[in-house]
Amino acid sequence: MELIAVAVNTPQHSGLGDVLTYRATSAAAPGTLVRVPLGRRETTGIVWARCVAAPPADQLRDVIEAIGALPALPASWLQLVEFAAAYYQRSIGEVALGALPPSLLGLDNRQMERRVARAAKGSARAGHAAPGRGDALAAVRAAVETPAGDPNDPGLAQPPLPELSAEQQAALAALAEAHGRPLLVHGVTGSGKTEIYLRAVARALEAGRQALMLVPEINLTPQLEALVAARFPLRRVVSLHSALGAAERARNWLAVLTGRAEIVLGTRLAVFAPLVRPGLIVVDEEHDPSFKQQEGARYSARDLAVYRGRLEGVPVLLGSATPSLESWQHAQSGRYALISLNERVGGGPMPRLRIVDLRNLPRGGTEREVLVPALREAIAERVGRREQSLLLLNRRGWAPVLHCAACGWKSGCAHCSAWRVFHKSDRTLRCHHCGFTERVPRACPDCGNLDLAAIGRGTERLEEQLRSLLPQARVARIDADTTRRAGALQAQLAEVHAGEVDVLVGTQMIAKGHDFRRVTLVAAVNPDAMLFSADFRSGERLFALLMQAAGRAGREASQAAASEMWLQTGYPDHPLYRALARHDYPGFAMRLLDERRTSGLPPFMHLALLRADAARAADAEAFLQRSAAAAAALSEAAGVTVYPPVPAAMARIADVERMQMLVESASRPALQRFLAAWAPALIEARAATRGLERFAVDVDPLSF
DNA sequence: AGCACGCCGACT
DNA sequence: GTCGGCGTGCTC
Repeated sequence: MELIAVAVNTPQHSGLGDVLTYRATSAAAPGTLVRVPLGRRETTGIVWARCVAAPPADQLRDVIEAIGALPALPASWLQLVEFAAAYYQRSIGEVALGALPPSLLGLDNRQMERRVARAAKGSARAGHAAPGRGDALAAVRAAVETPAGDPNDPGLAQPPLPELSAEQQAALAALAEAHGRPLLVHGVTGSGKTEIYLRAVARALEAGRQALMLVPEINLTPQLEALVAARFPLRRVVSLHSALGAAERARNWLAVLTGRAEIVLGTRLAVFAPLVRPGLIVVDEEHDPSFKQQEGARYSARDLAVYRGRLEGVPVLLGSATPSLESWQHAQSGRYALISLNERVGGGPMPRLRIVDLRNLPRGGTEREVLVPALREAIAERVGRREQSLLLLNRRGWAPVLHCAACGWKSGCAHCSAWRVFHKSDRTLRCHHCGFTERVPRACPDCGNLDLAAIGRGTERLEEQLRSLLPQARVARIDADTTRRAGALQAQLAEVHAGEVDVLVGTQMIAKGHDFRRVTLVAAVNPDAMLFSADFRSGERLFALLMQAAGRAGREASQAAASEMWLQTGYPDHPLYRALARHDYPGFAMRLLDERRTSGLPPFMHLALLRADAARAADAEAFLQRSAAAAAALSEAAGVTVYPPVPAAMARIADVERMQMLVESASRPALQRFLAAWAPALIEARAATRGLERFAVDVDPLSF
């Protein structure tokens, strides 16, 4: 009889130790899946590579069976999971089992055998190509199969590669010489970051290794997949993200673990891809907040990617036009290598920034005109020239709130501390936080006044106003409402690419990554809304969004010179806009870093949030108070500050009151030691607090 | 978190 | 008389 440690999916606060001990007839290698009894049920666990304090022998139960049909997960994968669990204060089992495709978790060994065999056969049938790659791949394969030159030339297995600029060559040299340091590639849209990624991927593949590429959003994977498939027509590319069907996700994951997949593309969950021969990790748009998981184990896929790179001894490439201040600071301090790409490949300049001072304009009626006359003219000119314009407004719906001038009623949500948004298309008031939807009332529900005013403007209204301002233009809108159906976004983007749209209105969804070739004007209609947000990262975010939006214009070098980015603002001299006009990210970042240093914020201070949810705010607060009292008694609390409980930025969502408590330390290890020592007290505080629905520790929160 | 057991209201 | 509401407690 052997004793083995098994990670099972129990939450941290269950009071169970992370890894449980079972008896087995024979030892199983760490990383092997096993079926084990747990209470009255049977569950899947993972054999863990360490001894734990075992309970008395009479409490131990036997492993039901080892899932030998699945190759054991690599030792470095176990280490990554163990680090993530410890760092983000979750149980090992939750992180480990949560990183596996759900459809593989219920299987016994026999069923797993069939799944593994089917996945292997499936990939053999598909040959080198992954299914569903689309036309780009077909075109390249056709080109490869009917080469124009010498068919025996092995070079024809690859399409011709673009020439590298001097800056790109320098970046690749820097990557080769990074010696274990992550390489931050800072470059504006069109500066050729992607080409650097592809060259680095090629190197990893030539060395017989797998490459992992992370992107912030599912929306961006098809585009990248087509690009990668076109570049590497003979390599097997798979994607991993939550929008895949259960079967495809499991098949792709198995392809990674069995080593058949050579290039793995995915969203944040792909940072846990079970690579068996890792050779490179790329994090594109590394500043993007989507890399931080916002529920369950609240991990940062970008930070884990950096950790994983060091763990596996594999180069890590972080890319962005507007790096996170965390990464930028690491680059300044020399912890990361840095390469800046200052030229757009093909030589086109970045679009010229035109800042429109709204203060000098007369107000039109009760509200300002939606677009200043000069901007309207500029768009009209482009419509005439068959060029496209892109209007960014980061707010969907028709109006963010309705207001009764007679009694002061506003369209609040009954379940959240938020306004309900007026959507004209279906005449509803919708809460964007809990989904609570009602038909828009004809009259004020409180006083019966028939004249309800719409305050502010969303994309729906902007679209409508544009149609009347520019009757000759074909106007389209892309936001979460128009792209709800599967494939709707791709279909709408295709219309834009086909030139069937003159003016595109949209939320930040349209600012990200899409390669619009005919856009020569981008306008931010109301960027000031984000300028004075309470969130300490709002400046950084706004700069990134505007920079990204600017990058949509003039991607065709021939049009670049005529391309413009317009900003309508009441604060034309704001340093953020001034820096943007100079395309000066480094200057802007230096300024923000100074502010962060003096105000004691990341990356100079390390934060964690203890969040608590309850039906009544008092219960959530009581839990936090108990936790604070326990923290005060800990010797590990030296060098750590615990602030009093406060309501969350969104204090109530779906009838749940949300409170939180900030913990900070100038030392990351000190914060980590404190959190680890604090964890048992949180479980006790939870047991002592009736009415508490849940709590969570959020390490390195994006906002508070 | 599951998944039990355990005691009180409206129905096959 | 049971079906089932979710409160409390346990899982190597």
